[in-house]
Amino acid sequence: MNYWLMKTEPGTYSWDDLAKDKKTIWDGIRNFQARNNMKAMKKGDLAFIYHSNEGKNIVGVAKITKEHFPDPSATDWVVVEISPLEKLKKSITLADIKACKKLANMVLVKNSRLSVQPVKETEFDFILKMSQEQ
DNA sequence: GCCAACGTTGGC
DNA sequence: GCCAACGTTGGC
Repeated sequence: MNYWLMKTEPGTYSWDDLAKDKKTIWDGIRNFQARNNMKAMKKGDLAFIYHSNEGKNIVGVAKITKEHFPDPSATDWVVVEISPLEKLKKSITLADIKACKKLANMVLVKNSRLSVQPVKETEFDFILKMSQEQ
C-alpha cells in the first residue's frame, strides 16, 4: 500500500466538493512527475487532499478507486478516480508540518510545487495522529 | 500582489 | 546539449 498527497485549490475543487460528489476523476494534471506518480497509484492506495493557496492544509483522506487511465480530454495525460474516505477531525496546516521535525523531509516541504506527490507511511501515520489530537 | 522556485520551450 | 527566456505554482 502506498500513500500520496494531492493538491487542489479549494476555490476550484475543494474537499467538500469531493465529499458531495462521492467520487471524482482527478484530471488536469500537466506535469510529468505528477503524472508518473499517478501512474504508480494502485487501487486502494490512500491520498491526503491538500488545499493550496487558501487554507494551505491537509483536510481529508481519499482512496484511489480506479488506477490510471487516459485523460478523456487530453492525449498523453492520465487521470485516476478517487473517493473521499474521511475528513480529518482537525486539519493539518503547512505551518504545522514545517514546525514538526519528523515531517521536514516531506515532498510538500521540499518541492512545494509538485501537485501529486508520494508520502511515506511514517509521515502519513504521523499526520493522521496529529489530526486526532485536540 | 509579489516573487522565489521550478518546469518547459526554443534558439544556438 | 546548453542555457536564457518565459510561464506557472503557490507561499508569504
